[in-house]
Order: sequence, then structure tokens, then C-alpha cells
Amino acid sequence: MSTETTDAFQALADRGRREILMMVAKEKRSINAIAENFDISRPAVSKHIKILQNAGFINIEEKGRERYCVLNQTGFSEVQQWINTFEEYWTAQFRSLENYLASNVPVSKK
Amino acid sequence: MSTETTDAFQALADRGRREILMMVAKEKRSINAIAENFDISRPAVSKHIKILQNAGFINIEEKGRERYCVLNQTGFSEVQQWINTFEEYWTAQFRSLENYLASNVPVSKK
DNA sequence: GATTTACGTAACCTAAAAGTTACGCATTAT
DNA sequence: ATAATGCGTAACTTTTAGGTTACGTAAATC
Repeated sequence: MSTETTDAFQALADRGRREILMMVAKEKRSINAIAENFDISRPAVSKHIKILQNAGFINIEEKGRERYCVLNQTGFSEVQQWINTFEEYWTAQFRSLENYLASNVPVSKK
Repeated sequence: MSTETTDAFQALADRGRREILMMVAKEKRSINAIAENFDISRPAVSKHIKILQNAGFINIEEKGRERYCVLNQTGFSEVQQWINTFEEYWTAQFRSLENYLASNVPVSKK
């Protein structure tokens, strides 16, 4: 795990990390609280957290010796933006389907 | 590259694969046509295509000995759905910000 | 019908991701 | 002051991802 990853998609590639995000979405959690819900060791979780943080999916709220994870919209937006890039393609597809239907499929008349 | 990958996020983890999707979004392309635009070998591209296909991002249109790649919305929708899962979280965040502002921040009066 | 083209696939190698244990270091509790 | 807790990190091992070359095969070209 090269924890310096900054790529949002790379960060989401791991199932465990996606589960972590879903857990944190339900409620703010400390590193240990997260680790308790996984089979992997705490240090492993710790690394995942760092990756998610660097990719902009979570923020850390330090409270004494505990570190709470909360969602950060940055990473999600990045992915959303990329998905939106293809919006144009789908609407074009849709329009050409419309054209096809308009010119080729007989409309039932009353 | 275990080409049996069916995971959408896993498929998007690779930069090259994301580029392939963007290329294909511009226009339908054969495997070789795609490979020409990359530094990697054709067999490598071939594997990437298979991964993208299995993950539901592209469909193959066979035309004689050529195989054309076209986008498939399935994979994109899967990712979109996952992103939408967190929608609830952000709106809750927004509402609590609203509440905070309403109760704590003095409104400038005229 | 021989050759070239457009692929897929198997076998293999390398590098990076993901995991572990074993520490160390603050912070909190006793 | 001492012990216990909540982490991060370094060093190491295993697994997987991504790449290659070397084939084979079916369709197009000559």
C-alpha cells in the first residue's frame, strides 16, 4: 500500500476502502472503531484511511489521542465530474435513437 | 491483469483504461486503433478492453476480423449509483449547516 | 492458395498493492 | 508516576496488477 496515492479512482478500487466510506457515512468513527469492524489489522486500516484522506474522501478530526474520520466531498465530486464528462455521449446516443425511431418506426395511428 | 475482473471501480482504477473510455466516447474504435494511441503493446490493450467489457463499460461490435469498442452505460450507472448512495449524507450535512447558521449567526438587519 | 491483417491467449516477469508483526510515542486513566 | 490506550510507521512478506514475447487462428487481400 503506497499511502501517497492521490488518485480518487485508485482509492475507490479497494472494496474495504469503499466499505470504510459507507461506515463513516453512517457516523463519525475513530480509527480503532473502524478497525473493529474488519478482519484486517489496525495498521492496515490505518493505511487505508491515509489513502482515502490523500484522495480527498475523508477528513480527520483529531480529538486527544483519537482521530475521527468524517466524509469529505472533494473526492466524491472528482469522481462525479468524471462521470459527467460522458453525459454528452449518452444524450447524443439518446437523440440518435430518437431520430431513428422518428424516421423508421411507424407510429400507430388512431 | 486478471481479466475476469467484474468490479466497476477496479476497472476505473487504471489511468490507461480511463483514457480508453474517453477515446471511445469520441468515436467508435477498433482494438488496434486504440493500441496505436498508447505506448503499451496491443496484447496489453486487449486485456484492458476485456476488463472494461466485463465491468460493463464497453460493448464490442464485431465486424469481420475487427472488433469495435463502443461505450456501455451499465458500468457508468453502477458508479453513479454508488456515488448517489452518499447523497443523503451531503444533504444532511447541508441541513445541519443551515440549522447552525440559523441559530448562531446574527442576520444583518436593515 | 499464399500472405497479410486483426485479433485472442498462454506463459512469464516485474512492480506495486495489501497485508503482517514489531516497534515507538503521545494522551488518558489509575 | 505508572499503566493502558490509540494511534503512526518501519521492515518485511505475499498477492495481484500490468506489462511483455511468442504463439495460434480466422478473416481479408493478393
